[in-house]
This record gives sequence, C-alpha cells and structure tokens, in this order.
Amino acid sequence: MGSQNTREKVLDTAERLFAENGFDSTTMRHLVSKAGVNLAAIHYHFGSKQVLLDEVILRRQIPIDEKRLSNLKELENRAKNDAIGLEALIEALIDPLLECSRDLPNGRHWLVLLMRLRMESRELPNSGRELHQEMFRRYVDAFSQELPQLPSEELAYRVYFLAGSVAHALVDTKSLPALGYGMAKIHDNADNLRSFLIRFFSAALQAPSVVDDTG
Amino acid sequence: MGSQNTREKVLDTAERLFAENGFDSTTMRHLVSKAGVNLAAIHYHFGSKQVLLDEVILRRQIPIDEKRLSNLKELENRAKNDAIGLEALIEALIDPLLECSRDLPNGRHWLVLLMRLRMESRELPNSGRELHQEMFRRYVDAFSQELPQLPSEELAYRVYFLAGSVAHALVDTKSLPALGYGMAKIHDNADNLRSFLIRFFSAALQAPSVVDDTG
DNA sequence: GTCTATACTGAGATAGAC
DNA sequence: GTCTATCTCAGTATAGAC
Repeated sequence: MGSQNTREKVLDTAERLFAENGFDSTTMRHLVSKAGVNLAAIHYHFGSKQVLLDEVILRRQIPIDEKRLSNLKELENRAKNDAIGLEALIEALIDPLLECSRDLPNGRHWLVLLMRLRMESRELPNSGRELHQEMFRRYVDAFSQELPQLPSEELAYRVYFLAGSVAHALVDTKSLPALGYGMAKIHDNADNLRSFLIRFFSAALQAPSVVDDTG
Repeated sequence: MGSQNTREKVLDTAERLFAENGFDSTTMRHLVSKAGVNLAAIHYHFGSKQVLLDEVILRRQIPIDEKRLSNLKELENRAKNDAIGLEALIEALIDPLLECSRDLPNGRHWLVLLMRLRMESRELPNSGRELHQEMFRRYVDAFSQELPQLPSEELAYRVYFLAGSVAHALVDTKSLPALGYGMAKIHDNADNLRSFLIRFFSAALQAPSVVDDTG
C-alpha cells in the first residue's frame, strides 16, 4: 500500500526533475530529498536510474499510443467502408499529444523530457517500441487509404514528420517571443492551435510525392 | 596569433562537448583538457561559461541568418516586380540550415546544441536577436506577397512552425529507426529531404486560414 | 514484500608539495 | 606547472527492521 505511493511519488518527482534539470544532472539523492523517500527505495522499485527513466517515459507513452490506436479503431468502426477523412485521422493521431501537453504540470514535464531525450539522441525504452510501431503502421495504412497515390515509404515519413513537428512546437516556448511577433492568438489557444495543426498538415500530406520522380 | 588559434580551438571544442554532453554537464576543466588550452585562457577570452555558450551559438547563427537575408534579397532582385514563388522562398529560408546540418561534424554539433537549448527553454543570446527578428520579418513579408489571403499573424506562425520543424527533423536521429519503417531513402539523402521539405511545406503554407473564422 | 540505514566503488574536483 | 594525495559526490549494493 505504501509501495504504490512511494513508486508514484518517485515517478512524479523524477518526471519533473528530469524535465527541468536533465537526466544526467538530476542526482538520485536530490530526487529522494524532493520525493521524501529513501534512497534505497528507488533501487528496490526500479533497480537503476536508467530503468527509472524508462518507466517515467513508458508511464505516459503507452497510454498515449493506446489512445491513438483506440481513436483510430473508433474512426474505422464508424466509417465502415466509407473514407475516414484526412482531418479526422490527423486529429486521432495528435489529440493524445495535445491533451498530454495541456495536462499541467506533469504531462507537460513528460513531453519536455521526451523531447530533451530525443534531441540528445538517447535510446528510448524497448518495451514501448512494439506498441509504438504497431500504432505507427496502422496510421500509415489508414493514411494511405486516403492518399493512395503516395508511396508508402514517403507517406510514412510524412506521418513521422507530422508527429515530430507537433511535439516540437508544443515544447518550444522561447522561440516565439524571441521573434518579436504577435503569434499568441494561435499558439497559446489550445483550440486555435489544434485547428491550425489539422489544416496545416492536412494540406501538407496532400503535397505531390517527391520519391516518384527521383527513384 | 596564438590568440585567434586558442579562441577557435575553445569554440570548436565547446560546440562539440556542449552538444554531446549538454551545457551543464560540460565542465570547464574537461573543456580545456580536450581543447589543449589553459583554464585561464578561457576566462581571458570569454569571461564566463555563459558568454562562451553565447559565442558558440552566435558564431553560426549570425552567418545563417545573414545568408537567409542575402538569399531573400537575391530572389527579390531577380524577380523585380514578378512573384518570387513559394518554393523559392522556402528554399532560401531552409537551405542555410540544411547546409549547416551537412557541415560535419561541427555544423551538426551546433544544430544539436541549439535544439537541446531550445527544448530546455534556455534563453538564447540577445546579440543575435535583432538580426533574427529582421530576417524573420522580411520573410513573413515576402511570404505574404505570395499568400495575401492569410492574416499576417497566422502566416508568421506558419513560417516559424516551418523553420522549427525542419530543425527538429534534422537533429532527430533515433525516432525513425525506432519506428521500424524504411524511410532512409528520404531522410538520409540530402537532395530527397530538401525536395520533400519544399513540397511538403509549400502545400502546408497554402492551407486555408484558421484565424479568419475564429476571431 | 517494503522500506531504512549504511557501506562500497569509481570518477572528478581540489589543494598543497615540489 | 604538474603531480599526487585527498576529498566529494555520484550511482549502486547489502543487511536487516517492519
């Protein structure tokens, strides 16, 4: 009973500190002092700092990928044999990410941490990889129903690029003010940002292929 | 004469170490040992670790923004009163970034460092801000000649989003293999990637506005 | 099974001798 | 300067209390 509590406290605190100060710069001792738990309790629950990081990542990555999959299945069930529509597919893919970013403060910490790790080219935990690949493959298949003229390799790259760009923009906070341009109306309003992303990428996905005429 | 040499050695080494290990995790002592210079020499040339970071960033950011500006001016001179064209504008904006990323290993180190700092929401040096804003404003103006139907606030956000997404994709190396999809043909070939980005964002920029009907 | 107190080991900083 | 002894602090490990 105390176990669940300690585990969660450690995960929440690690999520925040890893995001704020980075993985390497966060010491286990600082972590336990903030979480109010014993140093050895972390080792008992997670075994190592690396495993703790993996669990912090997976705790939200798995539900996000599962939500993306269930969103897609719901669209497929509703559409029967009709087309799902590009915009609905984009929504299904990015909404879990947008919700995570709005889930303050912890969801946002997680996203910041994820993007920091990505820019550091760190390996993400293997345990989430199979689900992530499955999710991705299904979306590429669904998108290719809407855009049959695109080679699947290029379509896959477009879907990857879309998801990565959204995550990047959600975490990037300093570039916009530095540009000295009023853009808050779009970026800081969740509904506007969502609408923007859907329209922007709906148009982008329909761009003519580049692989066709080079391969 | 040794002065210039030491300065450049320190900047090159800092660029690499900051990118590989992060700014906080890179100790001045590690830096001087790798650069083969004296600890006091860094203090003499830069004054502080923070100023050193600023100079590492500015050393490439300023030439990149200047190149973007000169690219744009060349396009404007050639076009006279004709339209420049969306694709040409996108090329002018992103080519300096693509070239930087291909300038191995140091240009790539710089880009990795820049994106790490961005995900950490760190302030970038003020000295480059004016040029950066000027460059951005001119591009927004040029794009708005091609897309007069878009409100300038939203157009600005699209241009910001474009540049950020490109930089993100250039630095992100682990996500693609993790997806287990063959996408190397696009991502790993500089010409294909460039063509992809130009077409993808040319279509995206032409998407219908989202601000019009919400404001 | 959960958690605490404490110890171990190695990398890196520090500081004094020369 | 540079060498070397020492110190600090990191992640990790173990023994035993509840």
